[in-house]
Amino acid sequence: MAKSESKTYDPASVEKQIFETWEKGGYFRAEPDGREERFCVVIPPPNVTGALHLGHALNNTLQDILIRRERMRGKNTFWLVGTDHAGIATQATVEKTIREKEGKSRHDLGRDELVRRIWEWKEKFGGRIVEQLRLMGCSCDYSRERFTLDDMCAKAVRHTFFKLFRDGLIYRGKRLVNWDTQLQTAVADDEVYHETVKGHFYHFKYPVKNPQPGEPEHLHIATTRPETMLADTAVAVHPEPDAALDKVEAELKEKLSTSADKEKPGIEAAIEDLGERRKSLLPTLLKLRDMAKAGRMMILPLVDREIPLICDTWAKPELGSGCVKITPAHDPNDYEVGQRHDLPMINVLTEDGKVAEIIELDGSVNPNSSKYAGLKFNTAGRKKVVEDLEAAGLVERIEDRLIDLGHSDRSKMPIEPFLSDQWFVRMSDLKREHAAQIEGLRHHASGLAQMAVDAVKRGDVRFHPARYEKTYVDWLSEKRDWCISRQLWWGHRIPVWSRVMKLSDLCAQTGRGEEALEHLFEITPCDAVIRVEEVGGNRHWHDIDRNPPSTIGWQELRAALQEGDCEVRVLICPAPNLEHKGLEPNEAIADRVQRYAEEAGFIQDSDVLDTWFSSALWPHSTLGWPDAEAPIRAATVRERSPHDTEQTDKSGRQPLPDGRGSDSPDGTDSLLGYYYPTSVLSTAREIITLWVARMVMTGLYNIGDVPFSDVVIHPVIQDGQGRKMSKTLGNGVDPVDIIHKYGADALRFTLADLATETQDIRMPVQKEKLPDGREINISPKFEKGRNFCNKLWQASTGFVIRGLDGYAPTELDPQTLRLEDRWILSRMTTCLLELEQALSRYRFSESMNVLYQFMWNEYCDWYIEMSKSRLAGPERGPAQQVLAYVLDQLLRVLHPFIPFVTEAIWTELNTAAPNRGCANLEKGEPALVNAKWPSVDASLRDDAVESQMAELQAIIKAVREIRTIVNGHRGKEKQPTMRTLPLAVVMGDRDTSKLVETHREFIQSLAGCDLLEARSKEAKPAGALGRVVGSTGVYVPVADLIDLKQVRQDEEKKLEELQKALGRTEKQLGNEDFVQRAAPTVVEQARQRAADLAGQIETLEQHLADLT
RNA sequence: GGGCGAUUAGCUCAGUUGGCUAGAGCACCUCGUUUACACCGAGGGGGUCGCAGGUUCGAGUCCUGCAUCGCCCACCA
Repeated sequence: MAKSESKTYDPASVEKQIFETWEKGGYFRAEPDGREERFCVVIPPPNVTGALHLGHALNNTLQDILIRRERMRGKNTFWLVGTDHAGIATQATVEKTIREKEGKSRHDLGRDELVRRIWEWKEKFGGRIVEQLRLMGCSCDYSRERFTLDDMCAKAVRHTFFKLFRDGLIYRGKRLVNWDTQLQTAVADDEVYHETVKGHFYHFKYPVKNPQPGEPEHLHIATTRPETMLADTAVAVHPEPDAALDKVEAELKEKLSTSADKEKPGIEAAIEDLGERRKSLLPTLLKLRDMAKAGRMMILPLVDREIPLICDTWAKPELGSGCVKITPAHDPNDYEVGQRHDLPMINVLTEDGKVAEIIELDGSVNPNSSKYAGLKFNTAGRKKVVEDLEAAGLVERIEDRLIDLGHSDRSKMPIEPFLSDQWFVRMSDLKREHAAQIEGLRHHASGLAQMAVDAVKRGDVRFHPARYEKTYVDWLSEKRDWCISRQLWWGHRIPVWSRVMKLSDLCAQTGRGEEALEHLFEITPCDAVIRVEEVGGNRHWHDIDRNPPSTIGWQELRAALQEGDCEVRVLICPAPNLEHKGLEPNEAIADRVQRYAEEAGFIQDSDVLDTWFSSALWPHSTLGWPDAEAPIRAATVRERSPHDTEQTDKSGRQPLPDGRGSDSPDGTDSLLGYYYPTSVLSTAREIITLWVARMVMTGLYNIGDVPFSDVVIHPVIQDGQGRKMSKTLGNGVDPVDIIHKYGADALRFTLADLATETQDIRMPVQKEKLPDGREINISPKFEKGRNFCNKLWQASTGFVIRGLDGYAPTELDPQTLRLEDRWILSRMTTCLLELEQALSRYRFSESMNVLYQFMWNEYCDWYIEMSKSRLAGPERGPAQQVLAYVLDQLLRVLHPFIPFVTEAIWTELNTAAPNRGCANLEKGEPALVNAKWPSVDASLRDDAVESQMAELQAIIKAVREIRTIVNGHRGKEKQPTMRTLPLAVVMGDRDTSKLVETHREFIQSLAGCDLLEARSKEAKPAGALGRVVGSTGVYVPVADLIDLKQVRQDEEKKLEELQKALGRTEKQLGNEDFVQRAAPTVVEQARQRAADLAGQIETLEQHLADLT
């Protein structure tokens, strides 16, 4: 084997071909087969517009490690892969391309055309990220790829929406949302980030209408958004300002007593300020309170609207002037106030972010409206309002102020709170009788959020690390309703049709009137859910709350009509895919309802659902719900129309109303029945709330069981400065670049190695220029992975496999093997045990450490080195066999982490040594991907062997250390350095002498000495450097090799350190409390340590004596 | 404002129920191309574990406070 043959491991030359072999072999294909043991992971679907980034690479590495290991452990494994349609991001990407290339907006194209273009784009580019998963070696079942907008997911979305709507858990409301004026859509709270910007704090005066003697002529209010004053409909003061001040003061004093010193001055100042307010402000506030109670009005400047002065606790007497303007349509808190006081809501903002024409309550256009309408809301509009107020002498002062302003994640524009029609999922607790009617609320949960909280608290879902449970529980416990509508075109369109009509007309439709409407109302509640809402009012009529359900609350509607006619909106949500027997064949009821609705002038809601709505269903929608049998049948639609209850299918069971197949009695041959609930969900902590919580919720609601038992939260990778990796900063590392430079295994190794339980990990980033001129970001971190793979490759192919000539394995009794054989088998066993421990707790980094240490520092550094001389001699057979066996086991356990290189080596090992083992020989499986995971044979562990080997290693290390000292000094003296020392003397007890005699050759070659003497109880050699390990001394006579005086300083320094250490230990042992209270083993360790140190000191003192 | 995390060698990080003469990889220094590997081998230097108290026989580890950095959530007339 000439040197020129050896070359480094070249990942590029093997990875592609190996991946093809795996796919051709169908190893990743999942199929329910009745095996009890199964393991399923659903991938967090990456954004279909996206490319793989390092976070994906990390997350998918971890998932693949789990999946590959379980596959090798003989479980039926399924890693479900797919992508997310990512509403806003995808639509924005395609819109941008079209705008740039064709100069057209989405409005120019129209809804259908834009959606078609996005699909086109998705087909063309959407596969990229899945291709990149293949490059990484991810063992997903690519034949079952899903997409959150595919037919399967759409079906699940329709079913879920219908159920929630039917159960009264989805409602449509006028609510304040975060409005993105650029994208003209509502964005979720989670999609809003806050940024501090420079702004102003404006103090205005509002005139009191007809002030009485002794009453103030003006009220003082302050705002950071002056333009919203156009929409004010009240001014509030606190109902009990004196009591409120008392309460605040009491709280401050309480805080003062417990707070830290540095906070005290601030609190004291606040208390003082309260006292000041009590004097200067309180009388006015009390007066205002009385005025409010008397129903006094204010005149809103500029628009001359009469608005009431009201009492509400939202007005804080300790803040500002104690009065607050109320703008229900443009501020979330004011909205609440408006609800409490039944205040009118006046909207002055257009969808595209301009001041709207101001429509007063009586429906008339405000005569002053034209001055402002059309101005940009928060810029020109604001300026004009302030100017006009100034002209009217109503501006008291304007302060500079930093304002923390919400911005849209997507457009980076400031968010405007905007009153609009939105759809919500009710997360809060329901009235008991309502909750009891809803079968989807399991375990007697009071509401959706509570149900998901309970599941985690019961331990049905466990977080790793456990601390993240708190994030989940805290967030869900707020039970904030979930806004699920988005003003986009790309996504699942809300399956509700509606029409506005007079209540009187609606009531008149029963039994006559428009034909289509008549048809519509013949539909039973099972076929569609019909809901009637008063336009502009708070009344609504919902069939779910009515009994019997089929009446759609007609009685109530008629009763309401008696009080006076009004405009109502009728909403229809057709039941999805109901194929009723007895109706026209081949026409799903959903389509029929839809047709009737459209004929009757009903229009489908134009919004689409929040992307997270379909993501929330991911673990069960992708497995086939609702078509497949769910493990818990009760979870399915429970209400049925009267005319199909008597029908039963062949199995004698009643058919399910959605006509799902019922071939398998227990449903376990469907993907859903077999794989749900899945096993582990691995994700980043930022979506614990957005995604994990909602999956648990919908899983329980739809299926009746949690979607997974364990949630693994991995750290976030930052750059070297602790910043997030991002496109704008240009500090992102592209995993594909890393694969090209270092190989997929190196990428995976390094990422797994970094995956500790911390919350962030940093990765220093470097620029590198490629030959083609492209500049990429790399990180030296990946060298560790590359080096490891290369080391494994070199050791395996370059040494072990090449050394297997004439391999002829026999059944070996481990007890009869040589020390080093038994040692490596013992160490291997320990390694396997530690690996199991680490992996069972999702400690990926620890797993890597265990494997790294064993492969490199034990197998390569010691076992392989010790086998070299044996391979040339009569000991060849057992050495080959143990080498091959340990490599076999090592490849198996390394495979989930670094699948390519291990598979490549495996093939070669199979050729050179088809049968492997120790006591039992087994044929190596053809493919490692599917090979058996090693089982631990605890009998191979041998403490006595390990301690003997440890002594041997210590002796060798001692000689090496001395050799380095000698060569160091010879180097300085320009004398030739020595590969081997002439003589080493080991002085120990009889066992040590025997050990040394037995392994003389090893010691000589590994330590590097020509002669080795084992002596006992004889005089220490003179003129020698020595090291003491345990009770054994190792001496090398060096007087002829170097001038001993040269080493004096080093040895003195060493002596000093040892003496210090001994001092500490002796002090500890001198402490009676320690000896009595500490664990006996700890005391024994200390004694041992003291003895060791004393021995070492004695030896060093002897050197120093030699020098004089 | 509430919650969570981090602070250990020049850099990036381990350090399980307190027992440590505090570890690893990279970088650094010395020596070495003996036939698996220079993406290597042997050896070495480098740390009062952010700061201050406390509990304990014993603290990197537990408690309290402080400082700095970061993340999440809420709110700000």
